[in-house]
This record gives sequence, structure tokens and C-alpha cells, in this order.
Amino acid sequence: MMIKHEKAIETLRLKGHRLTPQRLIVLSIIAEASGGGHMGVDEVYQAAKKAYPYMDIATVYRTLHLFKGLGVVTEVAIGDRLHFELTDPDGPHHHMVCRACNGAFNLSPHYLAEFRDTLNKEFGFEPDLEHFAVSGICAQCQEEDAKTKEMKG
Amino acid sequence: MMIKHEKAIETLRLKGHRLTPQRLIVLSIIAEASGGGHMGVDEVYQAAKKAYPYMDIATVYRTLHLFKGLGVVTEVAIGDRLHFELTDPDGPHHHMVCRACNGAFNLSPHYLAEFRDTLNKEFGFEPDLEHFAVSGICAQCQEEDAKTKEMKG
DNA sequence: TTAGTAACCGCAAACGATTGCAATAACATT
DNA sequence: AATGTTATTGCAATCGTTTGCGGTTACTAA
Repeated sequence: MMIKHEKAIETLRLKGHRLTPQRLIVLSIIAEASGGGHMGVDEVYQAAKKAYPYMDIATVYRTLHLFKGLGVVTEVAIGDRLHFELTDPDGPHHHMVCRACNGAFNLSPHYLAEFRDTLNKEFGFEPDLEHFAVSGICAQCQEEDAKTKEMKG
Repeated sequence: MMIKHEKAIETLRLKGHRLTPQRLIVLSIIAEASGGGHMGVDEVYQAAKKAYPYMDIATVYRTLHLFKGLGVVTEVAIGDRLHFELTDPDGPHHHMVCRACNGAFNLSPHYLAEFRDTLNKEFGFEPDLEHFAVSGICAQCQEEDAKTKEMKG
């Protein structure tokens, strides 16, 4: 846990950004995110205000965007809101986000490699797949949906 | 052109929605979109105000969402703004959107069929690919970018 | 044709997110 | 430790989008 912090802090310092209390607070909140790991902006903001009451929502947004640009955090679109999580040190991964339960499931990059190759060869198009997330319905919610329909029919 | 209108109008009527002047105006504007076919919300709003000065931006949003739900128009994310185009009667297609020039290129559904199958089989995940758009850099902008770098280097 | 009903509209307020600006504080230099 | 520079902050205004509400209007049925 502490190691994650230090690596990210080092990244900030190397790129010439200042280590402000606000940034360190946001960083620690994201690093200690419970659950699936990803947090909504307002969740981060509420937690940050507890640690530092003057914290402003604009600062949270600016900080998250900075971290995203540095690769420290990864942005995931859940529903129509953006969520953020510490970038996985084991390498990038994509997400499948269930629009029924809002659960986010990791997807290994190799599932998209073929798709990328095809777009490249056929159209010369270079897709942005670094933070790719695909919306849909997860297996569990499909089952529950099927049950509900049974009961009605 | 006129045929597109009538099919969409029929859809509205069949689903029990009212044919208001505002809806007909928005429909005709989208149907006659020049260029790539897709229009930003404000573009639609400005054009609609010319035809009917009391037009409200909220009505434009509500109308576009209604049309989207009916399948009359298709939503495309261009940059971080939503654009709309008349749904292609030749069947659905996806989009590749260039983040450099904001151009939108059509992508046949069969390029995604394999990806969908994989997610289904491996994870039981059913992705929403009806209005799928992938961001990236198109071939032309890649060339221009390469030229720019040459000149600098 | 007229009247009744509910869908729809325009307006204004509210939402999440971004930005301009003056005050502040982190860092480099001494 | 004191100083100067400038990135960063908090605040408020603003943007694009959505929503609640009272008045209006498209449609239905007499």
C-alpha cells in the first residue's frame, strides 16, 4: 500500500509537479479504495473533505486529470459517470462494465489485440484502447433477468 | 430524403408519440445534415431556432433522446460531445472517430462480431455494441503528424 | 366541431464538470 | 532561514445537459 504511494509520488516529482497536501490526500484515497478499486469523483471528494475540509471539488477534478495524464490513475466510465482507480502495476487492463449492476470486470489486453490489428491493416486507423471500457450486461445479471421474466410469463 | 422523414414519422405515430412541429423540425434538420451526416446538439439547436424561434435547447435534447430510443437517430460520441445522425437504413454500423480531426468513419459490424463472441464465451458478458464508437487517430492525421515531426527533427 | 385529456413545451433551476482569476504556498536559490 | 518565482489552490462564474413545473397543444372521442 505504502509502496504504491511512493512510486506515484516519485512520478509526480520527476515530472516537475508539486507535492501538495491536496494531491497526497487524493492519491491516498484512491490507493485505499475499497470494493472494486474504482471510485466516483464525488466519493473521492467527500473522503478528501474529511481529511482536509477546505478541499474543493475543482481541485479533485484537476488532480484526477493530472494523475490520469501521468498514468498514475486509470479512468473508467461506469454508467455515464467517470470513475478512477490506481493504475494496475501488473500492466494495463481494460474493463467490462455491467449497466445493470455497475460492476466492473477486468479484461486482459490480448482480447483487443486482434481488433486493433484489424483496424490498423484495413483502415490505417490507430485506436485508443489504453483506457478502453465496454458496456454491457454481466453473466449474473443476465441470469437474474431471465428469472424475472420466467416469473412474469 | 422525403422517404426518410415519412418512415420516421410513421415510427413516432405507431408508438403513440405526438407529431409536434418541434419534432418535425428536428427530424428534418437531422435528415438534411450536410457533411458526414452527424450533427452536434448545438448545431441542431441553432438550425431549429431559425425555423422556429421559440425552440428551446431542452426540447432539442428531449427530442433527440426520444428519437434515439425509437432508433430513428443514432448517437455518436465525437470528442467529448454527443452527435446525432439519421439511423442508417442499410443497417447499423459502428464508428471510428479521429480525435485529431474529429472525423467519423463507418465501421461494418462484422469487425466486432468476433470480439462479441469472445466476451460471450469467455465471460458470459453481453456487450452493448449497437452504438459502438472507438476513438483513435485516422490514417491521414497519422501522416500529417509524421510530417510535422520530420520538420522539427 | 367542439371539448377533454394527457403528452408536450418553454422556462428556470439544478446537475456534474470545467475554467478564469486573484491569493496562496511549494520549491529552488541564496 | 529568508527570498523570489510560479505552479497550484479556492472561489465563483460558466459550460453542456437534465429535470420539475405550470401552461399549452396535439390528438381522441363525442
